[in-house]
Amino acid sequence: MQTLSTENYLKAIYHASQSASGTVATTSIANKIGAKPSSVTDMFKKLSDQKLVKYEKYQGVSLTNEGVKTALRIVRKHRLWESFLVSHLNFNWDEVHQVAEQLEHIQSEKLTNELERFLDYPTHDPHGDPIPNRALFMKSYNKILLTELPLNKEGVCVGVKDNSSDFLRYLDRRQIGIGTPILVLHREDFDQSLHIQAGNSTLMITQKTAENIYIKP
Amino acid sequence: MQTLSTENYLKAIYHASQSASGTVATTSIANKIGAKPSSVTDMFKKLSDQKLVKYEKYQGVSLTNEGVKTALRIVRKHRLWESFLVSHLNFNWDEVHQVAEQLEHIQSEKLTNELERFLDYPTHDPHGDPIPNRALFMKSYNKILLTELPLNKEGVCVGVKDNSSDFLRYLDRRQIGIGTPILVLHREDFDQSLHIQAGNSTLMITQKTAENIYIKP
DNA sequence: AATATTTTTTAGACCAATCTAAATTTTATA
DNA sequence: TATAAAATTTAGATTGGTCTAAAAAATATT
Repeated sequence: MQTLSTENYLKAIYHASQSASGTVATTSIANKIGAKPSSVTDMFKKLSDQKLVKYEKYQGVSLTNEGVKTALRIVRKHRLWESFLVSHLNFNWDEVHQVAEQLEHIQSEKLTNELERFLDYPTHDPHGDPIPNRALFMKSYNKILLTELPLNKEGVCVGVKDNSSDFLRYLDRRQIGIGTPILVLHREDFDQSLHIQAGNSTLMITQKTAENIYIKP
Repeated sequence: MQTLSTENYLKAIYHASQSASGTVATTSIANKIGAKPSSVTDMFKKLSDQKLVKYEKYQGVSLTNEGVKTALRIVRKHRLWESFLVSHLNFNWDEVHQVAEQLEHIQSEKLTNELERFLDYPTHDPHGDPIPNRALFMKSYNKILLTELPLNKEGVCVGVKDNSSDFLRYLDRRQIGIGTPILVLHREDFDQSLHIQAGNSTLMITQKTAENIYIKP
């Protein structure tokens, strides 16, 4: 049985090891969690005692199989709740995170599985991230960054890399969301900005924006 | 901002002061919470510092106005979640309590209010207890105990006093639930047991059962 | 009313999770 | 490769919530 705190650490380690490969550094977790590195070291030891991470002094951590499972159970709940909030409780995709951070810790298998059934077994959350099923298996789209989409080849927005409210609201204002068809009309060599067609409207976006949007070609 | 623990104490004090009038004793809270009296005393002091209870050494506590409000906000969430679990997630009325105990601590006004809207502003939870509205106002039925229902006067089951799984499952087996019409056919002088008609079936129940069922005459 | 019992509080300790400050190890750089 | 800088760990303290054991107050009983 995990505590709130250990669950948060496991999730943070899981996400960190998704982006960077190899072991996860103390400071990177400290930043994510908002704690001092010394506290993180303490927690690494605890998780290591529980065999949820592999930890060697000064060498960072990596999740064990059991640690991955525990993390995925939390991710599963987080993404199911996010889906529920958007589909039934009028939340916008930029508002769900903070509440889902709380709901993901509720312990009840029946609750999780019934929620999944109620939502009709969704495979992706409102940000396009895949939802682990009951067996903790998930498959993500074969997706690329918008920066990598060739000129004049149609793609569909299937997710975002940056989940911050600021970015999501920015996309809302430009009417870009999950499912929006996108076509790159022109790529500016000078600053890598793009002229794109998103849905029915034509607009310009910066490189920074483009490298935070996932596309299924 | 309350902690999980202070919220549980406030709720326990609220419920205790509903049944007994006057102040609430240290031991009664200790029993409800499952903590030692000395811990309860400590917590009474903390809550008193926060002006959520009125506390005088050896005299027990009572909630302040602010304390009542805080408790009602938790009760509101608890009962809304119980309603949701039963109406949409296939939970039985004897299964909801443990999960609602966790969900009641989620902090998000928007979540609570949207859940209420989604459920179409229910006034009572699956056990017949009234749900405080957004303004924390609730009205309970004008209800009596089944022991007080006169012979051959029809009433409707509108709630239960004992919310334990054991009791609720017992009622399920006898097909008694919220809304079941009830008629007392005979009251046994010897042991106060009752012959009743519940819905379509006739059955015998003990005094102890009868004094845990609320009836609207 | 005096004494016994029960309830409540105090004092001191513990645990999980955190912190700061200092020490140590690793990594980068001159 | 020696040294400086950065990252990490250790040691010791703090906080919230809990505990046990002992003391104090309230209540019940003779």
